[in-house]
Amino acid sequence: MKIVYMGTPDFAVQALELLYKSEYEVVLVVTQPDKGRDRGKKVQFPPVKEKALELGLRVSQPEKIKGNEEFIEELEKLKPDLIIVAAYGKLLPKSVLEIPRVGCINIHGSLLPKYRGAAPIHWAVINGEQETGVTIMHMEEGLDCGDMISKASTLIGKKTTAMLHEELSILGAQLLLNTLPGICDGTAERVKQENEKATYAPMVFKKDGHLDFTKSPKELEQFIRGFNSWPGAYAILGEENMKIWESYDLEKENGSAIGTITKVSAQGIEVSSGGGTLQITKIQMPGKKPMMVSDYLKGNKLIEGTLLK
RNA sequence: CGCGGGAUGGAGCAGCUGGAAGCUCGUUGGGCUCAUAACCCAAAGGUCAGAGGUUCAAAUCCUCUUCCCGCAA
Repeated sequence: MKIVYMGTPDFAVQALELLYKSEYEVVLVVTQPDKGRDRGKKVQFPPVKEKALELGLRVSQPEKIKGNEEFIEELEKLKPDLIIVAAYGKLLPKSVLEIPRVGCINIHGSLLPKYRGAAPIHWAVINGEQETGVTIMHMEEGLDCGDMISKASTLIGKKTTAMLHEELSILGAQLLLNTLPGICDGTAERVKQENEKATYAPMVFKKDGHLDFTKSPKELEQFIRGFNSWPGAYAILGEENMKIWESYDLEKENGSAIGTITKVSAQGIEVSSGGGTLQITKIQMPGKKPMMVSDYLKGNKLIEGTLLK
């Protein structure tokens, strides 16, 4: 089996590595172009490129695919049996989807048809879902709408997006390897997605992390967990951005104005929010590392009554 | 060479207009107490990131290096 692997971030690294160790032959790794300078220094390679180079695999980084005749020809010449896509970052045109003999399959970080799109894990956490998972599916034109082949799920509980990212990348890689034999010999089942149940999980950006304290403590806690570790939730304290890494819903009434710091202790910072009290326990100030509030207070002061915006 | 913050005892910080290294917390020992994460007393613990330079004297000024982080991408 000749396989072309397409993926970009950390989420896609695990599957590449497992594939490499398996009996399948990875003939080409396609990933996004290198990013701009990292804090003014060196260029950053996408994680998948790093891994591919380490494994000695051929890497291709087309700027765009649609209409890129040169790249599509290159793919056709390889005559891959299968293309596997994991968080590549761009939609593939029909001309590419039709190249491999067996087809194109995708590892997606949600239990489809829920959370189609770029940030399925983030939104599952933010929305307070009980569980999430990975789905292996056939690719069709359109966003994450192809027939499903297999799924694996996990409980969310109090896990952060970062934790689920790692967990699901491993789960997805294992599921892929378990599912591949059936895909190759055509015995794998195909289940149509119930389109009317589909939801969309758009990309999240740094500016989306600004906390809105009119929301309930429960929603805020989920939001903060969903934005951990990237892009990070934050509130504005004075003139500075205070990034918030961990919080709890105290399930306690709070009569103060929304956003007011009502109590400061080694346990955390209590903030009045929609219908209750949120306790912030781990924060990060600009230029500093993330730290527990108890550590922050050893050398800094926080006055009760201050307003977070 | 995108902009900027930072590196000081275990932790978080102050000191940085140069002249004997400090605060809060923690740790250890002791005391008080029915008791305590509370209080009181005492002690240990730092080559001030590294390398050069200026100076009678550098954590503090100048140069270079390494590492951490925020913003922008």
